[in-house]
Amino acid sequence: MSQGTLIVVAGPTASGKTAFSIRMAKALHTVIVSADSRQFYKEMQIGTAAPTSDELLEVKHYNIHNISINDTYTVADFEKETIALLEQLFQVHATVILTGGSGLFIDAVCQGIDPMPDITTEVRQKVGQQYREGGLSALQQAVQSLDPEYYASVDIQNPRRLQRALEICYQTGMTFSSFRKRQSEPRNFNIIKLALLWERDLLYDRIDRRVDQMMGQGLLEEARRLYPLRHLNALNTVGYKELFAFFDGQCTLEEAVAQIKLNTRHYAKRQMTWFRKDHGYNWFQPEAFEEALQYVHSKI
RNA sequence: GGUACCGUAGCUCAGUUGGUAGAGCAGAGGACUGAAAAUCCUCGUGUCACUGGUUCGAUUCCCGUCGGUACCA
Repeated sequence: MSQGTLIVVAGPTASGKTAFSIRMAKALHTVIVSADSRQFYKEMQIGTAAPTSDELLEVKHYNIHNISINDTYTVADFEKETIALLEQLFQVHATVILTGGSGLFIDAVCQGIDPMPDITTEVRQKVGQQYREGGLSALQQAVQSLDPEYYASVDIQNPRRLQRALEICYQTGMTFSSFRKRQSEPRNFNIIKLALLWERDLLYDRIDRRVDQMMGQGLLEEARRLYPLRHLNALNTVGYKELFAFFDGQCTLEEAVAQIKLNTRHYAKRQMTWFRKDHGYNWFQPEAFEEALQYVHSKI
């Protein structure tokens, strides 16, 4: 079994992960695996700031534009496929780069995710209906009686968390807690974690500029093409949902663009919260590439 | 020039029948194992435009000043 090294390049949106990773991949003569929860959708290109076709030619990328927004694709699928992929890549590369802004997806690759049964559409719909009819309190009561252990620790204001727990309860007749082992899956590769560090104001400026760039590249047209599919989960995404609101007449185009910038900043903030709490990350200024490379070499 | 209304948190505004004030947004911090670019939680002291008056006490009432808006000339 190969004992390769996975180099994680994380950071908030618009922090320059793509360029940084390409440089790193070239220096190490290897490839890039994306850990981004939107860039794998082939229908969404401009709004997800996926690598450009030129960039894709520079370095071989995986997990980019390989899924359709019509597919249901979860973190668990992502973890399974990416681990299998890494297995292959480490046959030929001593190091592989994992780049992305989705903390949950990165963690799934690095630590694994507890195996859980699939949820049928019937169960999913049942839970959805329960929420629609009974509201948050109905979910809270159900979780409290079906899985008191989870109820005691979960954020009971968060309908998503409660719904997920109920889905598992209904699907299996067992508690959600009983599946949540939260044990790290041993991986047969080493992991080095890097994150890109920006001063908040500068990052926000970059976000604003990048949104303008996206509009210049035809984000409006891309969104208009996808508008008929707007109810798909994959399209509940910054850069698209705001333009859908404009198409619906809920705001002006100018307001929609401003909202994209704002929501992107909020997203970046949440990403930083996620990465900050993981003390395994080593933070580097984007211009400190050589320093980062040196650090990587010292760890391999 | 006259009249009316407005001037309160970074922004939009609410409010105090006189006892020094609070929402939304922004911003900050946080949570988060199959919808995660999703979803959710926490955090609000500011010369209540300025000056003087009435009052035990004024951001609140009154006079004036300045700024804004509207209408009339």
